[in-house]
Amino acid sequence: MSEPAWNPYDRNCPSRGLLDRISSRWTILIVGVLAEGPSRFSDIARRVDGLSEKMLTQTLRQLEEDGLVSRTVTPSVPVRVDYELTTDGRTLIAPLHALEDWVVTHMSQVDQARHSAREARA
Amino acid sequence: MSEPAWNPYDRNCPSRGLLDRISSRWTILIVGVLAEGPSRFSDIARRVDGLSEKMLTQTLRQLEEDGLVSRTVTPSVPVRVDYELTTDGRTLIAPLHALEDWVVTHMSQVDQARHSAREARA
DNA sequence: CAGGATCCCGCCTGATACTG
DNA sequence: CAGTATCAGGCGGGATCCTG
Repeated sequence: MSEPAWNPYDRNCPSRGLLDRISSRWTILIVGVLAEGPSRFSDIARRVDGLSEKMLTQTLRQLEEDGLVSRTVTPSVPVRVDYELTTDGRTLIAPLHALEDWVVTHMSQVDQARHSAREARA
Repeated sequence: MSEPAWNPYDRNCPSRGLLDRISSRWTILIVGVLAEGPSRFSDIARRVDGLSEKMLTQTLRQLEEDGLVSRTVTPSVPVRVDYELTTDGRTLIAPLHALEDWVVTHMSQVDQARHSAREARA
């Protein structure tokens, strides 16, 4: 019994959908926050600029469903909910951080390339 | 003169947009194809299942504008166009392949987690 | 072969309002 | 505090048809 040959280049392979999920804008940034430790709902919302409550909830639910994030409710008043990367979820930190890192180290280069492209078109 | 502090967690930072671009479904898969060498338009379309001509064109234009892909036209009949990763573009191979790799190595785990989640809801 | 032009629909987004 | 519900709006993206 070998593993199925997961192949995101095939549009019907489930791995295509998983690739979409983990490479989504909000997943990358939320995992980036959780990489530094467990966080509360509103903490994440505060640190990821422009993230609506709706998308935060939705993204967290997906990550939870996929076993990448755990959700802990502390029954106090008001309720406290903590989110934390699972063991599996932590394996996402490196590849996703690499993406963030690439962006910040290449932004200036890309910016220049864009200006050059505009000049060439003029 | 230090570099601007690019920060994708800020919704107004240009790096947010760049992160969106390079982490898009089609960018990841197209760069995955180009990582193996220069390819023609229709070769890429053939290898990335479900990729429409429209999105292929659009994604290639973005990559070109950002200086990550070069476009070479050979004026024959019919025309031949080759796309190739630039030196900058090649720095994308590692991080994006890491994403692909994560997906294929964790798909089975995630699949199980999804089944467990469904059971828990039942 | 390598696209450009159009149409159109679904999802993300962004407010707002409400609850335990 | 941590959500859920709903609704209007925009645009990303797919399908289709056409062209140098």
